[in-house]
Amino acid sequence: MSRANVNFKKIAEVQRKLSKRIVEKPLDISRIKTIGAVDVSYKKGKAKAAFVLCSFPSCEILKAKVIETNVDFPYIPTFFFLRETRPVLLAIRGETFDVLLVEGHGKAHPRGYGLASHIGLLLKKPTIGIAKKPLRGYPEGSLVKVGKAYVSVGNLIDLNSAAKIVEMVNENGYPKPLKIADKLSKGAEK
DNA sequence: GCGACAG
DNA sequence: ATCTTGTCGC
Repeated sequence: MSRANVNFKKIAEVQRKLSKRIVEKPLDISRIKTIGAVDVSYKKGKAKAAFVLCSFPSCEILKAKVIETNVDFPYIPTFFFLRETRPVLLAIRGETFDVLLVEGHGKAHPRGYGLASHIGLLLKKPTIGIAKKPLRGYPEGSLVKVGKAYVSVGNLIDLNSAAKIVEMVNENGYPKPLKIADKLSKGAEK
């Protein structure tokens, strides 16, 4: 897949269509035992995706891993999922968790469908979108700020549950599992 | 050309 | 995200 072959108008339509398949519902936090997090970093044409599994809400690290893969798509705002979906899926392949934190927006996106939404829809697992900056033009009421993190619904969760979960793993303004994944993805070279 | 811009 | 030293501010 190269940028020149992509019809962004079409992709935008696909995002709007897929957003209708997102399920927003409360998640029973008392039943959450583990929380996962994924983040991706880049190094000269290569993407390194880190997956971290933590106990919940204690946030003890239960598992951590990093995968490396070629990056086949540039970063284009609002089409971020085209760049990071593959690395993220490779990192969490075969992993188990009750809810997943994704670095990037979920519903707080101009077309209501960011990376966290896409990952959640593909996995059919609860996902929460976490970003450091808001995107312009997101649906009213789809975003809430917890510490320094902008939180939105990925899939199979509602904003209230998502916000509460993020608060429970908050560490100095940002969710701890994502901090670990971030550091890990940028850490060990190769 | 202009404005907007998750990572 | 990444390129990147010392320097300013709390």
